[in-house]
Amino acid sequence: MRKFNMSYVRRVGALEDSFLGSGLPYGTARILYEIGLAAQPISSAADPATTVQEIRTRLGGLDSGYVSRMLRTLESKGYVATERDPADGRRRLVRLTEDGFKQWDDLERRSEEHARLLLDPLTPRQRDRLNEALATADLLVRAATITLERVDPSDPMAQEAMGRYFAEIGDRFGFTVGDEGFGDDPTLRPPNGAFFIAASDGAPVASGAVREFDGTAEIKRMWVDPAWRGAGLGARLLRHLEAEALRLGHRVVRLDTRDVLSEAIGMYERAGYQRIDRYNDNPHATHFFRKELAQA
Amino acid sequence: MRKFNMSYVRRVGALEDSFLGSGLPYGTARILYEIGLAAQPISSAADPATTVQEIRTRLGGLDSGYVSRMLRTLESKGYVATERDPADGRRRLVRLTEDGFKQWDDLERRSEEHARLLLDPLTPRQRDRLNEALATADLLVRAATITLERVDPSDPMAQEAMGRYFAEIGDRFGFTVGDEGFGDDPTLRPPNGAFFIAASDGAPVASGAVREFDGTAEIKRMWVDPAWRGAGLGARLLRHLEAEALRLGHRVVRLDTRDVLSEAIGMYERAGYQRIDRYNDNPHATHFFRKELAQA
DNA sequence: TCATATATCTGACTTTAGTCAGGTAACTGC
DNA sequence: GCAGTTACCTGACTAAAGTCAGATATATGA
Repeated sequence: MRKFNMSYVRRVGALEDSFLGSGLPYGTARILYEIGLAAQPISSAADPATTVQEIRTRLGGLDSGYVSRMLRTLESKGYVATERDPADGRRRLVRLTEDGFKQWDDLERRSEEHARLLLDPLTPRQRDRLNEALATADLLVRAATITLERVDPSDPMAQEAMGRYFAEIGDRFGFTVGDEGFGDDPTLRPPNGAFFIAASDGAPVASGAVREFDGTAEIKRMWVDPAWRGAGLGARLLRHLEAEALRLGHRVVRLDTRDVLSEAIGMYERAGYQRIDRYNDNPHATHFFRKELAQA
Repeated sequence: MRKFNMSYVRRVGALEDSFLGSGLPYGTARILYEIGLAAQPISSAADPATTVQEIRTRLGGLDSGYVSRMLRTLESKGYVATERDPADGRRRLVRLTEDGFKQWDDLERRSEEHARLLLDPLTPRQRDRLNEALATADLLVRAATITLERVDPSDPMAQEAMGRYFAEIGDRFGFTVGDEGFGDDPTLRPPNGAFFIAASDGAPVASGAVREFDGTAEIKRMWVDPAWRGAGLGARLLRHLEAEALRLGHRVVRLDTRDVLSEAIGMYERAGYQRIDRYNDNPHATHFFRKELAQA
């Protein structure tokens, strides 16, 4: 890995330096790029404007003054426009101007061109192999750098995760859950419960919670972003939740799920969960599991 | 690829920032590392000392003043020692001191540790997949960034390549070639010939030449570093040599090789070469080939 | 032997990248 | 409605990274 870093950065990293070539220093170009990305209709939420904060967290917690200054630069060059967020006057909405989009496309084009040039000497087969290798490496590195954090269930990230969780359940099972129905379950908070979020680049990609139920621990709200399934994230989260259950003083964990979620059921079984009889009155659940935790 | 760069650098690139953690700024640490690398008995030529120039080219053509200053810093910290090169008084030999080696090992250790930490959340199987993917990507990127250049046969790189070529032939076929026997073949020079070197990180990894022989073009000195075989480098070099033959006004290329070199023979056949009768009196050759070049 | 080229060094300079310590206006919870 | 937070901004600062224009000593070719 280290070897790869050295050699890759020396070759291709220098390439990304041409990230500039646009007359913009690297940091500034990065911000421009990030603003443009947010406007791209890739994710479901394709709002052409972002907040300053969003940019900061997506770029890994840059200093607010630093970002502010760079935004000022971009603004003075006419690449971005800012305005007060009507929803919260402290925030500023940032969006690319027409010129900014031109710059953004330019960055893309230049970068594309550079990649093409680099790959030119390779045969098509080699190129395919390289792309595949990079895609694999990317997924795994992303998976490895996911952070697991306990948050309050009312935290915006938690809300987003639960929103998607319920939306998906609704989609798959043909019912809708009231928008506000999951907002504030106090059992998922300390001292007797906990809610965890797995985040990548500041966006939630998985969630899960433990709470007390009927004298044992119960796992709730297990959800993994569809794009991230199969990366071992669920199992990792599960281990984390079990450790938390142990910490909360429980020796037994139970959970319910639904027959249609066969991947989840497989995961629970692989993790040592045993099928048991119905232990609650959840109308959506069809399968019930239980596991005895080993002492740490 | 661009996607990978963005995401990888954001995660792991920041990792390599800890390349410092040693109190040395990144640039300086890079130089220390490079000097240490040169001393490592990885390559056949494991001279504990390098020249300033070597460092500069290996790091991609840094400014000489910049490097000089960093060397001064390293020297003042007691990590490197320099001396006049007895072979050429303009040059300076640079080597790590004992303390310098300690620092170098520290960098290695720290970097290793960091990689371990990063990979920790992955399952062993995932880790293996990642390593494999990175190794593949590394090889291909290296292959893609090789430079093909015409040099004079007396150029040190050319000399090194031919030296290894003859050494290998000698090894494999049980005879030795006089050290000075290949030094100066004027037929491999313009106007009627050309010698090409494929280099990676300033080290020759493949060589090949065209010359005129008996009214047609002849390819000579085809050699690919054993570590690089199978990466399509030979075929690429061959295409290049054919283009050069064409440029020199030839329509036909011939070459000889030896039965034991089955990979080479396969490559020539795949490239459209046809077996012909002996056309010269090279005692080491057993196979003879010919190809008619298409107009560009 | 002399003109020219090469390898390195020194000094003066610029641009990036980033940190830190406040400041201001807007929101939030009690 | 007010204390405390939050989101963003400004100014002052630093260190790193790199560029450029000579200077110096050594080698090389005619």
